[in-house]
Formats: sequence, C-alpha cells, structure tokens
Amino acid sequence: MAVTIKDVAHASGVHVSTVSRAFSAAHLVNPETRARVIAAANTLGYRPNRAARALSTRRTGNLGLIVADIANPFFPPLIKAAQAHARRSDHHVFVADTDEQARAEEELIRSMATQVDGALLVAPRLSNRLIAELSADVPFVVVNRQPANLPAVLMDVASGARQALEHLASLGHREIALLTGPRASWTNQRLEGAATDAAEHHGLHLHRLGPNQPTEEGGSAAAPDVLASGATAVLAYNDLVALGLLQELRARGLAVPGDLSLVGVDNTHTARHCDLTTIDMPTAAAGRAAIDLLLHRITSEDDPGTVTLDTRLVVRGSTAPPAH
Amino acid sequence: MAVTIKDVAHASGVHVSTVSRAFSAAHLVNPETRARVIAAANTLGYRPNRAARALSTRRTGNLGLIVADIANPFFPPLIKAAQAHARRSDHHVFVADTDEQARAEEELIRSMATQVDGALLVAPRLSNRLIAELSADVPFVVVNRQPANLPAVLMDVASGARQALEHLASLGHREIALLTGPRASWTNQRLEGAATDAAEHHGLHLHRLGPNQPTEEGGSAAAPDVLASGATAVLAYNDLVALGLLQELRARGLAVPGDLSLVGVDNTHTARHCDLTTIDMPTAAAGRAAIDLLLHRITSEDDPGTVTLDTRLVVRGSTAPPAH
DNA sequence: GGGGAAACTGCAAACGGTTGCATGAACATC
DNA sequence: GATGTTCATGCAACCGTTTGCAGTTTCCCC
Repeated sequence: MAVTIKDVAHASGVHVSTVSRAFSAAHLVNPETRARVIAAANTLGYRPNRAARALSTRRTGNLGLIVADIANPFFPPLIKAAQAHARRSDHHVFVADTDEQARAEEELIRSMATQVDGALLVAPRLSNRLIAELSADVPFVVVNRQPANLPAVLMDVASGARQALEHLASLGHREIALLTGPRASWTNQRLEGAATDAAEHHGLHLHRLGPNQPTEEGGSAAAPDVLASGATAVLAYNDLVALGLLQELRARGLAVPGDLSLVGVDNTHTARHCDLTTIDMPTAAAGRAAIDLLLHRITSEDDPGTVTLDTRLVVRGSTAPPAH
Repeated sequence: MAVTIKDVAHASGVHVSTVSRAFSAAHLVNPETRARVIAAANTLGYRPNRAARALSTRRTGNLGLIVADIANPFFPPLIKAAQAHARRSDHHVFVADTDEQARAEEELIRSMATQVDGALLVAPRLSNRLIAELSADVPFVVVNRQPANLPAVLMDVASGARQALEHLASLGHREIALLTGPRASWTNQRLEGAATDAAEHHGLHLHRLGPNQPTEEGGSAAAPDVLASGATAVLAYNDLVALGLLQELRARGLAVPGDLSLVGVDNTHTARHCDLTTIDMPTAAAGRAAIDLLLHRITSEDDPGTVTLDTRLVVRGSTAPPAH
C-alpha cells in the first residue's frame, strides 16, 4: 500500500541502499544520484517508515512524557512547551497520565520502554529505587524531583517563597499559615524549608498545616484549621489548594484579602483570572530544558546534570495588610 | 541488550515462532508449552518490541491526538480522557499541538502517518479537501467538525445556547450581544445559528459582534463594541473570551453581573472559579467517544458514523436581571 | 492396524529500513 | 604502466516479530 524505499529505488534506477543513504547519509552518495532519488521520492510521496528504521538503528525518534494529571492546570503549559521543543528535532511525544498512581506510572514506563528513546518524568511518585531500576531500560530526565545520578530540571520554589514571606511581612502580617502538600513532593519539601527559614528571618510565626491533598478539596478542607490557627495570611502548596480555600472562605462570609491574605503556587491560568497572588513556576522553560537534557542524554550517554530554575512572586489582589 | 523473543525461545527450548504464538495466538500452542514460555519470559523480563511487531502486522498500537493548543484549558480534560481510554485497549497516544496553524497540522499528520493506526483531529483548521486527502493515509476521527464521510464526535452547543438565551430572557434581558468566534469553527456556526433562532423565539434582539479571536485578548478587545451595542447581556464564543471581556469591563469600573450579564462556553476550570455562568461542554465524554469511534474504524474499516453530545447551561454568578 | 483428522511445532520468508563489506571505476602517484 | 586512493554503488545480513506452510505426533474410528 504505502510507498517504500524499494519503490523509490526502482523508480530512480538505483539500489535500495543508495536510496537509504540519500536520506540518512547524504555525503556518501553522488549529488546527481541523490537529486534523482529525492525527486523520485517526492513524486511518489515517499515517507520513511519509522518502525522499520527503529528496528535497525535502535532509535525510534519518540519520547515519553509522563505526568500525574494532564487536566491539572499546572501541567499543560509544560506539555505544550516540551512537545513543541521536541518537534524541532523531529521527535514525537507520547503523553501519558498516571492519575497520581505510582503503580500506573511504573506500568506506563515499562510499556513505553520499547517504543521511546527516553522519557520525561514530571514530579514522579515512584520510589527512588524503582526509578533507578527503570532507568536502566530507558534514559530518564526528571522534573521537580532529584533522584541520585539522574539528570533533572528543578523549579525551585524557594526563591519565590522567600519573596512571598517578605511580601507578607512588609504588609504587616505576623501569623502565617503554610498549607503543606504531599510529603513525598520535592516542591513541598523546598517550600517548607524555605518558608521556615524566611519566617525566622523576618520574625514571623509559621503554622504548618498539613499534609493536604494538592487539590481544591484539600484547600477547602483546610479552612477550619486555618481559621483556628489565628493566622492572618496563608501560603498554600499550590493554586488549586489556594482556590479551594478561597471558595470555602467566601462561602463562610469571610473576605479575601480583607480577613485573610492568600498566596498560591504555580501561577496557573486560573490564578491569573481570580486575582490570586502566587508564585510563578517556569513550567514552559522547564519543559524545554528537560527536552534538551533528554536529547543530550540520549545522544551522548553522559549525565548532563541538573538545571535549576528560579521562581518569583506575582503580587495580585489576594494579599493586603491584616484587618484589625 | 534488550531481551528478545529469541532469548525466550532459547531459554524455554522452543522455536521463536512458538514464543510468538504463545503471546499473540494462545490457542495455537499447547497449554504446558505456553506456561513454560511465559515463565521464561517473565524471569527474563521479556517485553515484545512494538516496532518489530508493527513491521509485520502493520499495526503500531499508537494513536495520534492533534489539538490546536494544549494549554487552552478546553483541551486538557479531553486529552486526559482520550489517553486514559486508549490505554484500556493498550494503545499509546502521541499528543501534538498545532499552535492553531493549518500548515503545522498538515505536516504533523504526515509525519505521524507511518507511526499511528489512526488519529483524532480536534477542531481541525485544515480544509475539507485536505482532510479528505490525508484520510487516505490515516484513519481519522474528527471532533467538533463535520467533514463528509468521516466519523465525527460533535459537542453540540445549540442545546446549551437555547438554555442560555432562555435564562437571559427570563431574567428580563432584551438586548443580547453574541461575541462570535472564528468563521471556520463548526462550534461557532452552531452557536450563531442556535442563538439566532432562540433570540427570535424569545423576542430578543441579538447583536452579532465578531469574529473575535478565541482568546482573552479577543474578549477584552471586544469591550468597546459590546458597550456601544447597548446590550445588557453577552454570550461569548468561549470562556476565554468571556473572561477577557470580564477583566476589561471590571478595569473600566463596570460591574458584572450588575451592569452586564455574561455567559461563556466550555465550562473550563477557570470559569468555575470565576463564578462564570457558562455552557458545559462534555469534553471528557467526547474524548472517550472519539477513541471508541477511532478504534472501531481501525479494526472494522467501515464508517462508524457520527456521535452528537448535548451541552447544558451552568448558571453561576455572572448573570442577573438587567440594571435599570 | 491403517487412514485421516486434529493438535502442535518448526521452518523460512516476509515487513522496511540500515550498514559493513566488496566491487568497480576514475584518478593520482611515482 | 603498475600501484594505491578515493568515491560511488551494490550486495546481503541483520534488526525482532509474525505467519503461511509443512512436518510430526497423537488420537480416533472403522
């Protein structure tokens, strides 16, 4: 059905190997011959068969991109940027969703292993041991996590967290609640560490509340604890949590930022529209950087190391001086 | 490096063809032999090579999913649902983003053609002629568009639009602005048609304004025309347009829903948080339905027809009776 | 106990490319 | 003019799996 290298060879009167070389090793074939081959290929509409090529070269030209939840607004900008960047070096990207389950993640990686040259794991839930084990089969680059000996891209929330606490301190807040996220999350660990240090530095009292589910439900469920803590400002694990809390507070008749100031993390599309002060995560840049590392790792085998990207506070209308 | 069928054959003392059959045609091999083969495969960690399999079966087990803009919040729930659904029948999904450009879309399809068993085109920008031409190479299923002779899934905004106009009419609005989207958009055509009919039915005056860019910028840019039209309520092409307009109106000191009522389309995550009345699009259901049609089309070759899904109005806080 | 069907299994040719090696021509070198 | 290079191309094996065909064994039935 489809036109193959053999058809092109026949049409241009050369051997298949010459056609192959005309495409993948131009310098090995006479320019005139090559022109004839290319011309024939074009009129026939020849497209190399990737599967066949993969079989002999052991390169599929495909990458895997594995995220916890495609519909979580944190991920799409990263996916978009990574995909677009991969296309520039003629790679296709499998995108898959683990639904936040480590089990699904492992199975996904295993099932993709024979089909990709490498994979991007974004905030994986897998144990370090398992990641190390699987990385024997497929080159990995990890985003927002730092397993030993694997190239990684980190969006370091610490810089943004420092700015956030400084911002709150300068508004006059003294009692700050920190809504923590999943224990295993690297971002959560950095956030907690940086917030603790910055609180001490500015003489603030930090109420750690959590761990919370990294969802709207997690945010609204945290409302009672937040109110009980006596905090006048809240730094939430991410925008979803912040927005869930926001909704719950408003439902209880409280004003934001009047009664309580609120800071999120991620700077999602929704945060922009809800006028939420938040810490911007460079998701698109991270996606591109991760693809760069991955392609480097694939072609040159050595560890390209770690890239750390800074974050910054975006001040909007959900923060103001405390009430009384 | 990797474990192949040959290793398994050797380990279990049978020919490679028997190993192959043990996996893909169980009934052709003696249960005991099969058990031995499976056991050997498991201890060796054998995983079939998809590329090799694709070469002889002409089935890759891969699907393509092509959308205009991954980061547009309309798409991720569809992508997520489609991907998850495809996984259930052991298919992997390439996700690609055309950045709204027809040219990129065509090239993407061509480059994927040899690697996928079929593709989902969501709201494609391509001409009908080109879609027909390309569909000779790859089985397509189209979402929110209706080219002749291709299976399609349609999220029919008409039902929701009728509910929206009825809602606005019952609140007492008489002058309604419709912010139209891209001319070529099937959704836009349905929206315009349904709004026109419903306006007539309820005795409303409909001001068609557009076409507008289907983005926040499009929405904010439309503000002057909306105000000049004298409308007291607006139905926007999608949530992004509605939210862009909302922001611009508030920046001008106008109240929503006080001075102007606002209805969007899509029911994105952001609309939920911004308390925007909107028309819910069944994106996840559409993703699943589209995968079903595609798999049907791939395995049985005949046209599985068209699936139409209804939409419904979700009333929130951005609509209220007109001011005066 | 001979014939035939049924159940397994092996053989080998595909599938569509890539690539190391061999071949031959053209050309330069001494 | 014999020798050695370089360049361009052909030949054929190989990548890992599937599958039509043929061979072998077992079993059934008359």
